[in-house]
Amino acid sequence: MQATRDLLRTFGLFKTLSDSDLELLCSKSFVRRYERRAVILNAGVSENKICMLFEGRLQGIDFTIDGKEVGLYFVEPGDYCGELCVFDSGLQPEHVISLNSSVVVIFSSETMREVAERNPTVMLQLGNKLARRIRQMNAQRSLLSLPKVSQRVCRQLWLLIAKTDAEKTPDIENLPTHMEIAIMLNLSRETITRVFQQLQRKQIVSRVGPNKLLINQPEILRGIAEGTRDL
Amino acid sequence: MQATRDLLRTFGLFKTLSDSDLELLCSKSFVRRYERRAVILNAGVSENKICMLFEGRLQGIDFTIDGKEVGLYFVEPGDYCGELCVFDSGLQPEHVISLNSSVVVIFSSETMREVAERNPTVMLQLGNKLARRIRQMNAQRSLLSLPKVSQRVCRQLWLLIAKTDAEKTPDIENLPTHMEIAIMLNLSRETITRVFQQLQRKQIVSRVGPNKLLINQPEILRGIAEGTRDL
DNA sequence: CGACATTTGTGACCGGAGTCACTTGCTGGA
DNA sequence: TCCAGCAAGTGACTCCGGTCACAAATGTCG
Repeated sequence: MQATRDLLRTFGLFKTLSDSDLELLCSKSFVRRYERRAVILNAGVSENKICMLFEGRLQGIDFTIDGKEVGLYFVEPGDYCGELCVFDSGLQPEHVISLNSSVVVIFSSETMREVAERNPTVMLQLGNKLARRIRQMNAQRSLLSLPKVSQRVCRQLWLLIAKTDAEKTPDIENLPTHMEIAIMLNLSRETITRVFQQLQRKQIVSRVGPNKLLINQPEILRGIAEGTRDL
Repeated sequence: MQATRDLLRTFGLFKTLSDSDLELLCSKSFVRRYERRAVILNAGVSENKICMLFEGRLQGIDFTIDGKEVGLYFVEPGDYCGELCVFDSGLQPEHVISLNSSVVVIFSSETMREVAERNPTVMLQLGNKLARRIRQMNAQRSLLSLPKVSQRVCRQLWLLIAKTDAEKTPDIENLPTHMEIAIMLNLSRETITRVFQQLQRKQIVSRVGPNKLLINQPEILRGIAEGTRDL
């Protein structure tokens, strides 16, 4: 199934495109629904795909030499992955999987390159995406060096909070599982559970439904994340 | 002091440039010698500089919120840093310092952008550099998840070995200090020293002079790095 | 609605790496 | 050549997070 123009316009990357370019993208697109735990992109192969996420949440995953899962990043709706291969036509460096049922719009790297060559703003945005990704990886790297486990967990939660209306109680929709968070932070699943227990016991956060975390006291969560207060 | 054409031609990024572009780059370049521990680029400011390393070794460094040093990458001769700002004109994300006396050729981002706009191969190579950097950060991230300290250290050493003639005994020139390696791996300086002691005691590696490490048994070092053998 | 799978939660135990306080060795500058 | 500063080396101790083996809770599918 192909994407519609309205669907494509929800992506920031395509906002400035002409109708003819959008039409081309529609005609060469694939819309796919992936079940939870499905593999969107495989590491180590020439995937040559760019995947725009419409709905759900994805996770970029690598493996150590001894087969241990390493979480690299999450992909939020509106964002995309697979952009490295547009530039260097290289192998896909990491696996990308769906953390829950997700709707993804897929293009080949050739298609994206063709549109980018005609639209410098798209090329620039793709380059900026690589730059953003490096900045995000720097931030994640710094997070990994925090000595206190509770601080690391709270900071990761802080980074997962949706950017919404300032008056609304912040929350995290599509909360990843404890295991999915653990591999981001080089911690064990049990350690994440213990921090969550403390946060919930103190009513700093609370679970609402299966995948939603309400941040009752965002200023306290942020304080712990920044190391200015203890859990 | 400005760079000469011969100096600039030693950089792979400039190999394909016309004489006139090289001449322009020469005229807008600065060659600087930095003493050990000097700051080449400051984080958090709009540096708008690209720095090509001719001699020495640099390290990209970030800080956690609580002021702890985090090592991100090393820069080898022939390589460069500061390339993010060419794309997104953003703030420089990390500090770059010289680990020992280093000679650096500096250009403004504008100059580099101007030359890149005229030379698609330069623009492509800069984009590829971002892609390479992401791949390198993935590898470093994976390294951080290795459970065994000795494996992490050996793998870092393995990555630092110069790519040379296969017959020659491999070595590491410009070996970073124990502290400089420790901040790359989230380990304490004492822990690095202990692994080095074991490696030297078993004659797997040996120090030659102040900054050189000879890899006497590369197949054993690699085995430890890959987790197929113990230290 | 029940069975099964997955996720969360819990407690006990242990070991390895950090920390601290030093000592020793090396390098560079006066 | 000497001395100060920096880097490497060492030993003892502590504690925190991983591991393991479970139980409980939740979610999904037939």
